[in-house]
Amino acid sequence: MAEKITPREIDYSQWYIDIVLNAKLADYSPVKGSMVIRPRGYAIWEKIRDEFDRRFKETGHENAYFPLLIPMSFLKKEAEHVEGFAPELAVVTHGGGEELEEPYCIRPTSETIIWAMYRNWIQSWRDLPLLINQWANVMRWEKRTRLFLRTSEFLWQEGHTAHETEKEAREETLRILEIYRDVVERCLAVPVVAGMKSESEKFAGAVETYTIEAMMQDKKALQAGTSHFLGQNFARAFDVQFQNRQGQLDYVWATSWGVSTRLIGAVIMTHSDDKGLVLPPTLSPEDAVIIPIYRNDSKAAVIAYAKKLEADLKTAGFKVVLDIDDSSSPGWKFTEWELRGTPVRIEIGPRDIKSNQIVMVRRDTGEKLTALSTEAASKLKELHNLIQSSLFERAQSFREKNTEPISDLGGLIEFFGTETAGTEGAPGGFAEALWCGSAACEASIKEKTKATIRCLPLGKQDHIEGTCAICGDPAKYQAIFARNY
RNA sequence: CGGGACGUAGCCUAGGGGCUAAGGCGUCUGCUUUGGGAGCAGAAGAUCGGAGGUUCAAAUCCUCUCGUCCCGACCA
Repeated sequence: MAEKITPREIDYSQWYIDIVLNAKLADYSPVKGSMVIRPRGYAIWEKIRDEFDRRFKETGHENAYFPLLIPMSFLKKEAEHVEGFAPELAVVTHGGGEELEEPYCIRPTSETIIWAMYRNWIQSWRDLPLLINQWANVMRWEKRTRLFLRTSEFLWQEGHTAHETEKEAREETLRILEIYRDVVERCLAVPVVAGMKSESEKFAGAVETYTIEAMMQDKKALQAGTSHFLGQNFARAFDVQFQNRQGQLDYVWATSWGVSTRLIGAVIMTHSDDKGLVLPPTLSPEDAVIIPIYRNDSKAAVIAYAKKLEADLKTAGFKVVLDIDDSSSPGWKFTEWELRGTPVRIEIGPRDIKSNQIVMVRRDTGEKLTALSTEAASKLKELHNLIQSSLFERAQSFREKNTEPISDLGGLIEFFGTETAGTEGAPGGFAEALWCGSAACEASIKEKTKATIRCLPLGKQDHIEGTCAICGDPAKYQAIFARNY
């Protein structure tokens, strides 16, 4: 039997692709650089989406929808913004069989069209804050694509808020970052480092960009979400002024923030193993799969017992699948559901009926346990909690094991080595080092090690003492360096 | 966008000018099986990624093109 999944040690990239394709999360499409998100992948996205949506609404945000097409002239109003996105734009030049007077671009992000509308909607401080989110697709013409991690078209949410004061806008930026951190860690079980981006890594048009960064199993960093403090840049570009409480005209303060289907890639690369996908119970389309094991003489009894269990668990609120397909063997089913990432497998055979029990198997550890069938629901709940926390803890301890404080250039070069792929034995990880703040040092270390500053972690920027690990000048920041996706 | 590798049935691979393109896996039908990818019998499934060219003859040689992966550059 041919192995479906390339082991991580042999080829990490191929392993990732094998999982996405074989677990039927997504497929390549006839359109270059674009993928099809298949039902199983989309179900995971829906769970992620619903959790964020709930949290946004709890904090006063409303959903809306803005057009896919953006007049090119809008994009040009914010100089840095257009400069940042120009190379990745898809442009529509024809419509209705005729060349358009002004071309449209397909939104790479919606700041410009949203602020063109905000101009009409905001007159007074009483109109603020304006807290709008949209769930949408965006397009950035990518030269090198990877399923979920980077495709030309992707799904995301983008929040766009307008505020009276700088302080409020800054608070909003960090409030959202905290929601991102909390949902990604608790729901996706992916530990992240929250921090600020350096000048060269920040969003085009932002004053400051904040990020949550996760470490994948190959020790590379993945940006899992960003929240931007836009200052008054877009308000000035689109002339969005309001009358403040003192009766004076002022430009409004802005934020924008987003997470995308890339998060699915983060989940896959954080938890999965060489047998296939591993999903945290919160994201799995099904809570458990029941696999009956029988001979002809025991078939009827086993099926009846399994159906009873299925009904009990459904009544208890679980989504369970009874895999009753007669044409494949139990062993086949075990492997297949492991590949798909279902968190718990329940095996039921003639022996279990006799003792009125069930066998439960954890996807993450492979650990088997037996339980009385009457306690199936409570045991399943317990296992889910255990798997959820154990996935997070395992990922967190992996990150900690591969994070090192480093004080000088030689140390950084040694830490990152020359290898770029692999998992266990390969060098790399997160290097915690002091940085003077200069772009020249960033460029220099990138050239030498391919590592970049992923973020300046929040809460670690006070009382910086020491020298920049790269140039030796007095340091201003504590930074995390890593290779990244 | 540069360098490399690869496109032959749903998947993996053989064939590198010459008869009807070969095999394994999967799929379908039937029987038999079922506690970690089961067995037997039968069947279906390929304009060899696409276009053009060379040739009596092209999956095979040449040119172009599309796509995927890897390594760079660029970027979420």
